[in-house]
Amino acid sequence: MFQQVCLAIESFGSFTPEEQEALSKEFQHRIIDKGQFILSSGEVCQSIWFVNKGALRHYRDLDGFSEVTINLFHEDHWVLDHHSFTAQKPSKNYIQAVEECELLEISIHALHQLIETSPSFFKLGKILEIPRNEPELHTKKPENRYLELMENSPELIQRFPLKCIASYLGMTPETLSRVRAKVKF
Amino acid sequence: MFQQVCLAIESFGSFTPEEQEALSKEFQHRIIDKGQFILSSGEVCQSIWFVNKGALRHYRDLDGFSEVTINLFHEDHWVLDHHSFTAQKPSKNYIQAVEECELLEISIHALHQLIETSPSFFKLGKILEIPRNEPELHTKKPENRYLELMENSPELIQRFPLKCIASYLGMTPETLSRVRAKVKF
DNA sequence: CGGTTTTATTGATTTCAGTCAAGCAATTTC
DNA sequence: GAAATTGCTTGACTGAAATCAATAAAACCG
Repeated sequence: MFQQVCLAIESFGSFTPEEQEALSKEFQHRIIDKGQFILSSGEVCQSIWFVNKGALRHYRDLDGFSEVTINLFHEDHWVLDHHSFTAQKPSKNYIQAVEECELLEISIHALHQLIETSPSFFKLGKILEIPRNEPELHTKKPENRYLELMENSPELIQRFPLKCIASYLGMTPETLSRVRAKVKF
Repeated sequence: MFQQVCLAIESFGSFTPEEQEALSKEFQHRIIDKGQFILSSGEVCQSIWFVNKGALRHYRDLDGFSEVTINLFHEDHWVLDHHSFTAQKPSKNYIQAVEECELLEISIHALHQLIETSPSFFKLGKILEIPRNEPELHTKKPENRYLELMENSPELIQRFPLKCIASYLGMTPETLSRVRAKVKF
């Protein structure tokens, strides 16, 4: 059940079989329905999740009307609200499943305990350093932002509904629809 | 000479006089001419600087024509290219003095050595966690972004030339000029 | 200083993404 | 399986900021 997460963790350094065993025990297996939230605004992000299966979006609700997608996650990604998690302060964001998801959850509490038992687990801190390649909204043209995403993360375009991609790229769904039409000549 | 930086460092936790002494020795005092770069695209950010005096801008050159200002620094700020520094990978950005500057520089090498001598210096890692309050470019209206900056960091508006502020706020100098005229009725 | 360059303001025009609106296709719900 | 909801596309219109351009003011430099 935890092979995938073990593989993912390997990328942060090597762990002994005993350590892998100890680590595995701390992960909770969770099934999240489509539309369900694993983090809501006002809550403190007290866990990190590994996506075994499914897709999620990380977004901020600006004023009840417009939303800004901060990040899009799917298989083999580590999910968290970075700011809320590191500061242990309430988040202003939401993390919502856009499909049914199968996640492996580990709490900050469990992480701290692991690190106490063995400094080897310090390596896990690297999860926090995974670069999140936000589309540079400065790069003015919506069309270029879309092409950049096509280039860097084509799988997102297949995976997420148009409106998610649009707000991730900082444009309206209509504009993205037109950009698409234009791009595929 | 290092009183200022010592005061600044105190905010990350307390240090013994001996530690302060050891720390002070690792800082290099540097005078930077107006227009000079302390980091250029392609270089790895191997130091952190403390601004004793002066002002700098942190920006990315997009295509040789347009620039995006990432951050504006002045007295008592800690300056670095966060991504390049933590990853020790080449930066895509520039850090340039917009006035003559008096900086205190400490290398990543020196920081690592200090931490080896005493874990107390771990606290300095908090420098990396200083929140950089970028104007949310999502907040659509240029005028609102300017007012927000007026609210949060009015000193920047006094300190930096209009074109820096404009690219920091994601608008052209002309637009900022008009916004200003409008705002001060 | 005086000449040159840079920076800021203002005006006229254009462009491009947002908004509003309609229609169709796909999916969900009962 | 019909009805309703949701998602995507397309069109017409609008408005706000970019662009182009000219001028004025300030800073720079030998």
